[in-house]
Amino acid sequence: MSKNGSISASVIKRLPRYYRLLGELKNQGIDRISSRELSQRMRLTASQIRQDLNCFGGFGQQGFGYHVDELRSEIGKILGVDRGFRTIVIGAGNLGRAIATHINFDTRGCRLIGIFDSNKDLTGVKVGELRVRHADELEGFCRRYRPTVAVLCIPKASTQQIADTLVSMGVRAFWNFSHYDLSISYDGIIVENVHLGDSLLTLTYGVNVMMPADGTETEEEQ
Amino acid sequence: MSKNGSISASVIKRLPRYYRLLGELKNQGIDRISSRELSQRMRLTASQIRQDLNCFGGFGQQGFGYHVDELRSEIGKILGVDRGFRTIVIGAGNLGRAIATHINFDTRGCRLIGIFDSNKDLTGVKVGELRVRHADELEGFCRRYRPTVAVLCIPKASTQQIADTLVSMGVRAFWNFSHYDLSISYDGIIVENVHLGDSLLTLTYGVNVMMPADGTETEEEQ
DNA sequence: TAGATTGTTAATCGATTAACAATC
DNA sequence: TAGATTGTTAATCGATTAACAATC
Repeated sequence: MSKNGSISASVIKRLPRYYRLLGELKNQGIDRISSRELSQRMRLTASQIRQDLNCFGGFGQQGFGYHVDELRSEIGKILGVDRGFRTIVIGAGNLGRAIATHINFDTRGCRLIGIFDSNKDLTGVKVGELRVRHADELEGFCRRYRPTVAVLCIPKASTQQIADTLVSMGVRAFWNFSHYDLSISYDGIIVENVHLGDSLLTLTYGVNVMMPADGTETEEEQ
Repeated sequence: MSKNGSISASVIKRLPRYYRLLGELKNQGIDRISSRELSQRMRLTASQIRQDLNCFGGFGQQGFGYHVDELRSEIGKILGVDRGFRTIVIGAGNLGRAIATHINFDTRGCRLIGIFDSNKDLTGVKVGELRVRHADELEGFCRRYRPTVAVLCIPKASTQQIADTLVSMGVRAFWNFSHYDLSISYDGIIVENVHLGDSLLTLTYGVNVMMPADGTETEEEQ
């Protein structure tokens, strides 16, 4: 059923949004939806939705549309929401702790099993269900528990070196929050860069265009 | 010099990366670079880089390349890195506090002037240089200080309502971390959605494809 | 001047949209 | 059966890449 092989990145990036919306529809007790209704809620074209879904197989029914729950679970299967990949967080600073506690890993195919920091003051501090381990324990831990996914919340200077170590310990995927473009380095390894600083600058660009700074600085004085 | 008007989103999303790399080159004392060298460092084509830059004007010099510092500062101007837009954070939970302290707003065109939460236990708690204010103060604060940008670190249920209020108080741009697609609602208002959950699912998809869950569950047992 | 590299136009590639026959 | 809506092919649109004349 799956004409897989390689689906374009544009399609894949839309899957989580479909999955999210279908979850909401399910909660609202809606159990049937057409590509046209879906397209209106998502601000996409019905054509695009049908194209996207047909990359993976025919989930719909002519003359009827899609079963919300069935479609949701199919997309969930494609994404791997039930895989429970063993996941560790590297860096227990503000961001690392926030990600570890704020993100629901369990519903997104990952299971958090450890959080590490090189700062001894943080060792033993509780973060959600876990306690921070010292970075010295990292290699032993990996040998024992074989994490698949690592979340990098560390300064850019150490990112490459830590990533190299983790790859050699069997980590296959990085969710990278450091200001460093990891994608450049490996293939066969999955990298998802989250550049929050770049995201903010994109916003700033938009505001800058909308409110040009022409001489009269009434808007930006304190 | 600027053939502005409307630059495509694909180009704009690359600008922060150019800016970031040029900053690194500058720190390394490199003051001249060709589109070809740049393309190698960024894993883009030289053609694309020249196309991108020429959306905004001819920053280069034939036979020579680009002056690193000059190009960096031109891109900085385009992005608005010096605008210092007054910015508030809504929600002082794990994520709000981490964003407020972890992101360098000043170098990205924004100036953090307030952080708010509806939980009274958090009122007065120090977050970086600021103290958390109670949500009740929000309207008075906006009337007085007229923030331009709001960072939303609140649950999705309240996002739409808070955003509506803020728009009516003059906020023109949202950096939205809640699990809610704000883009749908206004025009003339800039929205940058950061869906961390979607980002993680994209990663999970990649791992799921690379390590299929075929019967023999050796990889995912505990 | 000769060599290098840009700015820019033209060609290619991929993604989105439109159209419609298949079918529930 | 008639109506609705999919799956899929074809047309369009936009973004990326290649090529090269302009020029420092």
